[in-house]
Amino acid sequence: MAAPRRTQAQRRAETRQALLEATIDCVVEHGYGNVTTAQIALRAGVTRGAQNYHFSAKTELVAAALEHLMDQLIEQVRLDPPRGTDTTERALLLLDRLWNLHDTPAFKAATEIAIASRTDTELRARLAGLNRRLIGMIRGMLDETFPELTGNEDIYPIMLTVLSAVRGVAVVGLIGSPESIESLWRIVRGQLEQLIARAVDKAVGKSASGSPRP
Amino acid sequence: MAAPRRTQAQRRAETRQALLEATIDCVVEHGYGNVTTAQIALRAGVTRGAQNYHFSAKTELVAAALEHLMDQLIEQVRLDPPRGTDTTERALLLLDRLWNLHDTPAFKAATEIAIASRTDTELRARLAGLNRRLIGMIRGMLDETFPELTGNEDIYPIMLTVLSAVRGVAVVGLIGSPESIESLWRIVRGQLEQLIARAVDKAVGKSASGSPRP
DNA sequence: TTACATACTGGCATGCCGGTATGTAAATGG
DNA sequence: CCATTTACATACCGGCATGCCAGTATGTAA
Repeated sequence: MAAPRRTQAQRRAETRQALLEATIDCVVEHGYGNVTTAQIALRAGVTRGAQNYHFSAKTELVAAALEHLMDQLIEQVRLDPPRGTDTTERALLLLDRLWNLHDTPAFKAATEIAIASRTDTELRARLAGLNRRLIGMIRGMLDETFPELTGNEDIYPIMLTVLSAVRGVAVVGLIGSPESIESLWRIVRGQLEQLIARAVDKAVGKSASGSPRP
Repeated sequence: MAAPRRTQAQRRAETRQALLEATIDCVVEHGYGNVTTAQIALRAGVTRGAQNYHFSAKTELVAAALEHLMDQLIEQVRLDPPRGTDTTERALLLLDRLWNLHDTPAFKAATEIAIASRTDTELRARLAGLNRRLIGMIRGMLDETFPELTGNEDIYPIMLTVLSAVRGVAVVGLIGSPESIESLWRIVRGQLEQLIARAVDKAVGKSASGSPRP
């Protein structure tokens, strides 16, 4: 119970982080439209005064929270890239990882905020760069994961299509039951798997990987 | 300026419809989170009293509006099914129609409301049946449009995948610029086209339709 | 014409939300 | 040890969305 004698930088960092994470939690739980600054402060264990000291407006807080969240996700993904000798195998690993990323509370929060940004100019401005960063990150991960495909421009359309499909399923997942989403994803995944396998076969030449015809 | 001497049923129907359509418009324009009942009433040319008489709560109004909207869309789709002798041709026509449906203000509104329903139990309950109705409608349209494929269960996975991808693109379209979405759709569409063409070829036997090899 | 039901009006009142203003404690630096 | 800055607490204000209600008009039935 003794005062831990934190340094100023520590105090600052800790309360800010608590606020950012509480913001995400509240958005996930109550939805962006229903969330209030008071709820966030309460959940963060911080008074509204402190909250306002660090983030003078709600928009600022929410935007910062989303950026913080995305930083976490990117870091988390960077730390262990998909491994495997077979190109198709790595691609499917990546597919599952992509889905897992979308099947997360974080995605719920991100979607809510993104939707809200449609009619909130401030939010929109701050989020504009995020999407660019995101696809840049994915591209980077692709190039890194598939060095043998460098320079092959055919894989980006595939990537975008797969990403779109995953997002589509994930969006339904926001409001559907977990079971129905699970089954939907299994179906869609089957199709995407074929799509990817075909593309990989075509890209690397039909010998090195893929399904050998009996 | 003389009172048109409307019957009660007419009065009722007209104000209700005005309210429902105004609701959609307002949601599209301001976003679900920012829309107020006063705005809606104003836009509908109806007083808040009348509004409250017909729809005692905001939730009820919004849910009814979305149902009304979907009825319109379904009707609109039913009225002219895609025509063409070639199976693939009809499928691609259907694909484009599906996209056009998602590239519409109505879809913006529907998405906003659906997202909102995630954390609003009342809304959620009322919208639960809508998704079932929607995919049921699409299935019906498929069976109707492709009588030659009746009984072929392979096409539903394709349908769900295509639908997911379209939704994914459409969701990005909510916050992206029209140009970027247009280009994204062109890319994804190319992939889906291949997916569909392959599936159709496989389903009907490679002779009747599809790409004749020179 | 009378009696009733349905549709609509306008305004009030409560609650709550976001932002601000002012006061207090904790850390830093001399 | 004191002064200053940084970090946080408490109390408050203006505003506004929502739902409700008492009254009015318009259509309908007896």
